[in-house]
Amino acid sequence: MGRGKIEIKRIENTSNRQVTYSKRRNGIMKKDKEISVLCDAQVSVIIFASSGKMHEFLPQPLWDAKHEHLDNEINRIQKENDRMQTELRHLSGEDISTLNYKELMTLEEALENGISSLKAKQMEFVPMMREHNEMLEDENRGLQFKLRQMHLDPMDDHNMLENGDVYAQQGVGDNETQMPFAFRVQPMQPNLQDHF
Amino acid sequence: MGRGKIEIKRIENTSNRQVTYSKRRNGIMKKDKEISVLCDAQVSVIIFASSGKMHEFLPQPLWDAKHEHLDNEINRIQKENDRMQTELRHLSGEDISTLNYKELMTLEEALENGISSLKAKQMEFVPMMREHNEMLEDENRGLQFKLRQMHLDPMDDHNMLENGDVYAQQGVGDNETQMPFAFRVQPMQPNLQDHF
DNA sequence: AACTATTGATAATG
DNA sequence: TCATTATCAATAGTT
Repeated sequence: MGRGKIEIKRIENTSNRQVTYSKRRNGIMKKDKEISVLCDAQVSVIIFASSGKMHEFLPQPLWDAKHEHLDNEINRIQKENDRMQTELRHLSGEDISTLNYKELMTLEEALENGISSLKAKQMEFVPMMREHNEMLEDENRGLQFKLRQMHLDPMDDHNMLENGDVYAQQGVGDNETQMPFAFRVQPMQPNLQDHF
Repeated sequence: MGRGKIEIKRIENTSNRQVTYSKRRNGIMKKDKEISVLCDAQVSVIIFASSGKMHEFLPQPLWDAKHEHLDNEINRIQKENDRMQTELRHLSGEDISTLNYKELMTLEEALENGISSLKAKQMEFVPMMREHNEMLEDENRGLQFKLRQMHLDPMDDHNMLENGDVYAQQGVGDNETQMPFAFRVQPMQPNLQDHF
């Protein structure tokens, strides 16, 4: 029944299959309603698409409490979902063209509150950062000390003679970078990044 | 689709109703089979005839699948729901104690983005505000002019003698206030508050 | 049930 | 995706 006859076998073209599914599903639903009216019958249909999506035609009398409850639940949650999605988009500055000035003011207030709460929270990290800084400074001092030792070490005389000038120059204001790999200290707080 | 069009309402003639029921039931069954083959779908039907007899029955596995589907749907939406609720609370500065520094940075970025988008949007209202301001200034000038007229009114001579100096001083450097009352502007956007 | 004139559904197309 | 339409399928009324 269409521009051409089709064989009843799986439609391989995905797009065609989906279109046909949608059309025929509507057709089935319509016929279900019709027979239920014409012949005073109760019809209940459930169709699962291959996508996993479900469609159904169920007359009221066949609805049991569970179905109704579940459907209501889904509707309720979905509405809340949509509302929050909108709110989130607004908070990230999307779709705010539809808002009037008053709503924009409310939005601004919310964002400012969020920012200030955030700043307050960030303040809690200041002591930790200071501690971290102090640790780094300690490490620097240790590294500088080892560097001095190296320059005084007879075993490294040759090396020192070759590169001594360079080290001397760079050392000014930047002496912590002149550390042989073997002497590098291990991080004192390996898990720092977890909190930081 | 037949020799004549029929209205979709209960067929009162019992014999006709039963015949039609039988024919259409077969038609529905055929279409159910076709869509399941063509579109790789699962279809389940229950039809109760008006006699109360159940001619088709819905396989239990599909009922279970339906329930499972609904449950999965609810879980999916609920999870999304919870995620957004958390995000919204974080954006409003609540419950951010559990966040680590990196997450706080991300949050801050989101809020800042929101703010800047918002500010850009608010800029669109600037022309309207300016217009509103100009309207108010015009109105003020009109009012001040009327006030002057009152002081020149013979009926108000006594009053004027008492307060004249004060008004004379205000006039200096404010000569734009000499607007006849008749020129006073009416509010140009009576519904301004709707957008404002 | 079978038949068939019609209406209805829909496959292909735009 | 949405509307149109040529074509095929379902079926209402008849035999």
